[in-house]
Amino acid sequence: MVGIIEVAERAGVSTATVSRALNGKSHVSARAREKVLKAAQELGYVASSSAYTLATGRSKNIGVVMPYIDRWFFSAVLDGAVNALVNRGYDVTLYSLSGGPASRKRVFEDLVLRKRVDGVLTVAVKLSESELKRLSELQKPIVGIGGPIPGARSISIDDEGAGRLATQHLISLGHRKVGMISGTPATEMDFHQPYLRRTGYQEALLDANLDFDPKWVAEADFTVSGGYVAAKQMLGDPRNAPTAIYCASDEMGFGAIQAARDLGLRVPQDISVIAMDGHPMGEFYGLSTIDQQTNAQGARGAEMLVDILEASDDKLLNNVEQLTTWPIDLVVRSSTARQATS
Amino acid sequence: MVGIIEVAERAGVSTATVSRALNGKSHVSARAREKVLKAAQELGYVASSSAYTLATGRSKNIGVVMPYIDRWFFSAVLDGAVNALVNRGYDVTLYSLSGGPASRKRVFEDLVLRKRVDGVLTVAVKLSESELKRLSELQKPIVGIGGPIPGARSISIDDEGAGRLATQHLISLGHRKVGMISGTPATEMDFHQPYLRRTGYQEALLDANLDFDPKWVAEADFTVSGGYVAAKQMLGDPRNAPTAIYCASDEMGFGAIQAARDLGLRVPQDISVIAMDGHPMGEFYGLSTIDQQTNAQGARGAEMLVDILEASDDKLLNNVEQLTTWPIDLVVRSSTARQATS
DNA sequence: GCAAAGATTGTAAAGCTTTACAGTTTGAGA
DNA sequence: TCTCAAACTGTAAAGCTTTACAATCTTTGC
Repeated sequence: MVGIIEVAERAGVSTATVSRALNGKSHVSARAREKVLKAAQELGYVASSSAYTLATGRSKNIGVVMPYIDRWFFSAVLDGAVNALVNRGYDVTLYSLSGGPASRKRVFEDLVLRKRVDGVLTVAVKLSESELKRLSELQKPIVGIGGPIPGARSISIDDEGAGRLATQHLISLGHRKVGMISGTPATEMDFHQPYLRRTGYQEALLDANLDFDPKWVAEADFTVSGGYVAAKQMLGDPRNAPTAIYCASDEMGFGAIQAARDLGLRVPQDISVIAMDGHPMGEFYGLSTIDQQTNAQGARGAEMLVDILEASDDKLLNNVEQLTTWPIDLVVRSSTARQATS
Repeated sequence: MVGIIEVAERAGVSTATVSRALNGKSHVSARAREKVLKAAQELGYVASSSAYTLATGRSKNIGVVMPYIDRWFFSAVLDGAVNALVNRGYDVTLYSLSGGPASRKRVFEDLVLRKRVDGVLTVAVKLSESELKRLSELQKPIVGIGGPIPGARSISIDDEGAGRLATQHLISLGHRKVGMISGTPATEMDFHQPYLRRTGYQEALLDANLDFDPKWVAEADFTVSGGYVAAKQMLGDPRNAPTAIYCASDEMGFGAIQAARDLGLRVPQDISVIAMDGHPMGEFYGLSTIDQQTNAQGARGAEMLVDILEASDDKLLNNVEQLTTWPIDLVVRSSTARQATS
């Protein structure tokens, strides 16, 4: 195995000079630098990352912690983060929390104590007191996506505002009977997105002085078929069906559209559907939605983390709580329209 | 920072004994082991992974290399692999190849030379000669998912057989005019899955002595809307439309079903659609498919890799080329039916 | 009770890099 | 030509663990 010593010998300099030259530090003459670069190139030398980490205390590796990997939202955030980080020269080590609390504990112990990562990016994960304490004791910066994190930077959309905006869109189209398909308690993530979205929905109804019928709020599990079942139930009642529905996720929106069709209702002529997230299949199904640019959120979170890491220590201490509210876009497609005058 | 020395002092033994006790090695008395465990627990000690790696040459870290992260197939494989690996005590570092050839080169240099990973799991990635050479020089085992890898173990479904099976299913239902929506050249992955699936389709037609009309093969980009456009074109021709379609991905199948409906064709009464992969939304849309258990493939690939790593060196040398053909399941749902007698 | 084998323990080296510090070279100005 | 500062270079320590080898203790068979 070729190490720094071989490179130093070949270049006719000391290992210190090799290290300095390869890391782009100053205090190396142009001639020495060139010789080192040439020798390293010829030998195909790359510094061992474990020795580098041991010597410097930096691993050039970011831990990304998320509750799920194979759900669209999370894989999109991950994709954005990985691409941003590779550009900045960082690796990504992935930790899933789907293994339950024991595995969760192990993740945090390992992550932090073994000095595997320079920083942590969490996605829709609320850290416990002790987890936060551990991380801050060891000076590992954190950036959170999907909700505020005490004492750290984070990015989150205004879920309540999103629920309100979606509902207002429906109201502005003349709808007076507006339903919602929200999450079940089991789908409440760490930051209660489903709850917040529903709160926004109710506020919008209140602001517009509209009736609120508990039958118009259904719970579903964020899947297409969950949305289908809930929507069919709600729309199938001939006595009191809403004319518009807001779904707390695009997948549920797909299901709702299908349910409406199966009931013989035309979308959007008979029933309007709006959902949220910005799922790539939304365009195909013509689903109006609140887009939250998931991929870009991941990229931005990663950038923030690296900025903290590479800032001077002054700034690092400045790593106070700070919540960036991520902008959302109302994307109006063909699933929402003015209510038919009846 | 608490290191092994602090633990040794607290337990009243040497660092060697601490190391042996914590790593479950033999040659440690029960009493010593207990003292060490207690001290480590009290101090919250976890060994530094970089020092561990430097000393042992093992990183307990697997590199997963894939061309995309946010597409369903890949995130499902990844999820399976991450869960399997965490159970075996390995971390996962994720490398995306979507950054182009320069970034690809850097990935492999870093991956291997910096000794970041103990082994590599590739998903639908064909390694070049030199990449393979590099990995084998450094004794880094590889396992590939999605196609054969010379000199290494790999897992792959029989794409040709899958295409044949799907087509035979349609033929067995009495269909005589069977179309296919295949991939565009741009979607040809490293192992030519779209091409192989189409070959299987054509063979099945040949075996059954059925006509093959080039108009019945369309190309699409593996997305829902791509499948929609292709299917609408094919089914819209009143002179010569097929009565059944095989789509090379479930997403395209969703699009095809929608296209049929928009043309006023009933699925499956007027037109049968079968696709493949096993996308979770397939059940909802009632899409018949060839399921390839994506998640389990990722898990199995990871297991194979760890088995190689933890086997004796004898067996490691045994790491010859070996292609595991992954079983596929025909899942018949409501999108395929016997052709209406005309 | 003693010798020998076996189990346990400790010392110190190895693993590879970065970097503080000390030493050397170079060049400019006097 | 000489002095001094600035730029460069090298030596060696530090970073933390594992493990070979040597040393010590325990146990067993006679």
